[in-house]
Amino acid sequence: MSISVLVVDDQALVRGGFTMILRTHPDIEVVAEAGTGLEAIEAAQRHRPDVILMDIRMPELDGLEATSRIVQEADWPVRILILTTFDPDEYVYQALRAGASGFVLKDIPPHELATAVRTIADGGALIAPSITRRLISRFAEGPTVNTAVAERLHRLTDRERDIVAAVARGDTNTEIAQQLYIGPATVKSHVSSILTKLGLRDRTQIVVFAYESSLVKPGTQDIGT
Amino acid sequence: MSISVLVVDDQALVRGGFTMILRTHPDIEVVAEAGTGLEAIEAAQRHRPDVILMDIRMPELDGLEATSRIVQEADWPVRILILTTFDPDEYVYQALRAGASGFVLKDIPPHELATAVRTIADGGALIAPSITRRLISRFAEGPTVNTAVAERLHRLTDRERDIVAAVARGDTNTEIAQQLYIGPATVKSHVSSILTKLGLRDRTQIVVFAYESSLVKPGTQDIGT
DNA sequence: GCCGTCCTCCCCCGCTGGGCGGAGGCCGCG
DNA sequence: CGCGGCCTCCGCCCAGCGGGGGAGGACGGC
Repeated sequence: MSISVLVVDDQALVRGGFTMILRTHPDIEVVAEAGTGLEAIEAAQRHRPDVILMDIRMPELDGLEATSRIVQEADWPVRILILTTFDPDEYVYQALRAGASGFVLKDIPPHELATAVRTIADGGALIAPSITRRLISRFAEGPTVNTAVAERLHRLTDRERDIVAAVARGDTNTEIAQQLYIGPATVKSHVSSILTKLGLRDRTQIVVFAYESSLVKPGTQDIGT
Repeated sequence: MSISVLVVDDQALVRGGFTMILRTHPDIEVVAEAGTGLEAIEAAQRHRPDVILMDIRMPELDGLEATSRIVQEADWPVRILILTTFDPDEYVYQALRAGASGFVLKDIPPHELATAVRTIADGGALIAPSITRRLISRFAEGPTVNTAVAERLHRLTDRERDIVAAVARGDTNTEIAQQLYIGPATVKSHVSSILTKLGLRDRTQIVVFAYESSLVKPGTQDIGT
């Protein structure tokens, strides 16, 4: 069972080049080509390819939007590999959010293109090394960007950080008191010292601070069950 | 100029195996081995390797902590490749935050180990495909998971969303009133209807809701200048 | 021993915040 | 035109929050 591929690129020459390269691999079959985002959507619906090679910069409808629509409407397991000349990192996140499975630069050696297609078809994910580095640094450094803010967290005691976390869940002082098995008055005094140390005004600013300093991360909360 | 490598694993047999595999590649030189995190730190300082293959599960000091310390104290361009049997995704984020440049599973074919070492040494980043997928889904799905929460945002009117955004900045009702050129009483009634519609209790929960529903994203706020 | 820090708890008090009810003006829909 | 939704505002009431200030006990460093 060969891998069916749809090649999407507005430049016919580039498109043909990719097709030629892939044709040298017997396990890969290019079933269609498209020159715009709209054509891509149409061709995807008709041929239901396993993998779509998608350029970003295209007239009518760009590759990101086309990717998004195809993924949303597809009723078969399609996987999309973004191919681009540049690597402005904003594209990467948009592409991944749109539902792409991979993101590689056009400067990869020809034989790696086939490897990439196979990896994607197997359900894997693939990102060009230079881009992976940025993904990593977003993970490694990204959440720590607010060093100026996060740094002030260290001025707090352990207990105070507990309080901050609880406040950042939207709990009242009495609720926090019950959770921590201490008196409400104690929670109040902790909150007071937190406000003083962090230079904040009220508990809502503590919540903002908790999120901005990455003490609390979105997606880890239940709110308004 | 060959690539100097430090191999760290608590199991001598595994460690030896890695070393044997790498020795078959003339451009790679294993300069030292270590069986614990502490030994790894010491060996790293002494041999200053280009690349460190680091196991996670180790006695005394695990690979994550060792990675963190080595990266922080290193005064040469060391790059660390985490090797592990399992892939509990928490490890990935911890490892990347600790400063690792790559993360691969031990089940990769031998020749890919050498490739991985070269990629890392060249300044690239490498993550096992199965793990890359998780990285991607964190990016792709992470911010969109809370559809159930974000959906309730649509029950609010435009003006109410303005109020939510302002509350999520930590502003008081009177401040919001001034910003929007309306009376404080109006802000109060908006806040009330927001609380009712969203099933929340007070403004701190509105802040939490704003972040969890991605109405407000971390890193876009100034807090406690 | 003394001192500092942290955690715990107390009282008093001013004020914001939020519930409740009501009201008027505007606009779009049937 | 009447109805309903939205935005605007008002008054009353009071629980909860936060400021100020104080105090005791545990712990560890000097």
